[in-house]
Amino acid sequence: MTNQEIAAAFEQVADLLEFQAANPFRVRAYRNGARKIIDLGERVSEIIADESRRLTDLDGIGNDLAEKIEQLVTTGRLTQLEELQSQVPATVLAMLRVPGLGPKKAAVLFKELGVESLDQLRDACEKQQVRDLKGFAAKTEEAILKGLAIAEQGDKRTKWAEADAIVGEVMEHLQNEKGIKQIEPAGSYRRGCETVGDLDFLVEAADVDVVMDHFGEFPGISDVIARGDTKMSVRLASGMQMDLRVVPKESFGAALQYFTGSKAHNVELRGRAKQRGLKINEWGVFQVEEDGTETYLVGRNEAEVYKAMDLPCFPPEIREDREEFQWAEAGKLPKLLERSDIRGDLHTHTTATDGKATLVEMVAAAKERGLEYIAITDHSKRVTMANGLDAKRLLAQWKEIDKLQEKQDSIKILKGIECDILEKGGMDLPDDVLAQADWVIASVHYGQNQPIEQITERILGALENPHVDIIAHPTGRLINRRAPYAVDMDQVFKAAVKHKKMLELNANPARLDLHDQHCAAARKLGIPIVISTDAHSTAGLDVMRYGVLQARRGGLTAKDVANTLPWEKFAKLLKGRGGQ
DNA sequence: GCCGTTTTCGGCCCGACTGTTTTCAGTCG
Repeated sequence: MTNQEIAAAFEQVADLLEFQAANPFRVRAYRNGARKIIDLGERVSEIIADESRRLTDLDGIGNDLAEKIEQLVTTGRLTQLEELQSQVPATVLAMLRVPGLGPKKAAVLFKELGVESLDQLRDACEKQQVRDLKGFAAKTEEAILKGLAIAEQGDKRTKWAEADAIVGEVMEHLQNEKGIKQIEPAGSYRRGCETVGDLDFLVEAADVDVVMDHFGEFPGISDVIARGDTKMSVRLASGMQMDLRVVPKESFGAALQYFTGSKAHNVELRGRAKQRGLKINEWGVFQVEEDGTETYLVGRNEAEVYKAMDLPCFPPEIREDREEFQWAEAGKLPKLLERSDIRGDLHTHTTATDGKATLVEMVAAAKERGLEYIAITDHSKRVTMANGLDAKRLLAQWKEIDKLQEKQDSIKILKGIECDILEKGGMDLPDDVLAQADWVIASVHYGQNQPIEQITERILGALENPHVDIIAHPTGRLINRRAPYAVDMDQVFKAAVKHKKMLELNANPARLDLHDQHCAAARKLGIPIVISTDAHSTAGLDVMRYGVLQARRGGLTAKDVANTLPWEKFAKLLKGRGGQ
């Protein structure tokens, strides 16, 4: 049983309890537990197996949850979940995806009308049975009918890079309104999450109505969901929701902090404030007197909000209530990686296989971007669709690289290969060829549906190969398109440590593989991460920024990322690891 | 369900907006 599976079970319990109108804090305890397990960085089964450790030592895991985790690990089942499922059909939870329908209203629909699915919900609305229920009326019924389409789309989250494009357009639009003094995008977009659910914009302006009118004129808006004194929500034709919040100057920082989140980070921060006799909300930080009177202290910018709590102004990417508060207390907040720290790109393709640009063009483009080194790593022959290289063509390419290198003095070109890990195990090119490479990437492209033992074994085999330097896109996932293949990452991490190998953070916005928590786990184990673009064109070299953002979310510093090293030091690192 | 230099019981972040109410519940972030 993996951590993900345990967390999923707890999330389901939380959903079902919520539906039954259980104590909201109890529901939160399950969601908290799920999150803590996901963030753990090691398998809970290892903690259980270790006599000297206890699950209850984990923050947010008490006796009850610990017992349930043990039941899941030992039996693969959770009695409590099975009981809940027998009381509430799983399909009713789909109703919670309808905007405006929460657990209370959904429960009424289930109990009073026997609605168990979205289809039955539509039916009940069309027959106008919903409007007669207590707490419902015609408007709610209409809103449900409208919201059904959104619910049927499922949980649609937009890749960060796509959200970034929309944010750019909205910012440009808003900047045309002269009454706006400050604008900041907030929410999960600002935290650099790999996918974004909706977009949040924070604005400082004197005249709220003017700003909201202008916001409403943004092309592509299909619906205004809500509009109040300070807050406006709209939906784009694509289905994506955008929220606008207008605040005065003295609240801008507090509102930015609040709107950036994450929710868990804010809950922790506000809980701490309360203990100190302070209150933090989107309007500012307030001193609360015994008689209940409140005095505004600060709120103009985020730094003074955090300073009021004796905390550093956390970079948005790590505001997840993972380790940031402990880091701050220990004075060990990491100085996160910056885009400008990156000196080399170690995964690129050319027209020799499926790239769009030639070797010469790729090297020129790398120089234009100020890179000190670039590895040319075309596919190996197994990747027939990409016209992968056999030994002969690869050696010919390396000769070409030698010739090109002679004409270069500002960039080092590494003779590399992205060598497939074959379905049956083993590398796609013979060792005597790999031995001649400057840089060998090992990748899984085929046999992604194999069972976890088999894929893990293949990757472990590659890590044992003395010529392999790194595993590319280690989980194979494509965001919103393909789940990661089944691989035991704990074993991969351990083998990487043992054989002194590196792991790739593939910066392609559709991959971002490793994900942030894997990066954090690798960091703790001291495994060097290499952020690579996997560029298949010259423009492909520009995706590095997405990889850097992901690395920051994992708490990585320049020291944790090998391609921040200048070329001489990187070369030494390679030699020190027994590579060529 | 978790947690504890105020507590082993009684707290648990906080506010905006809508639609249904006739003072507030539900939803959302």
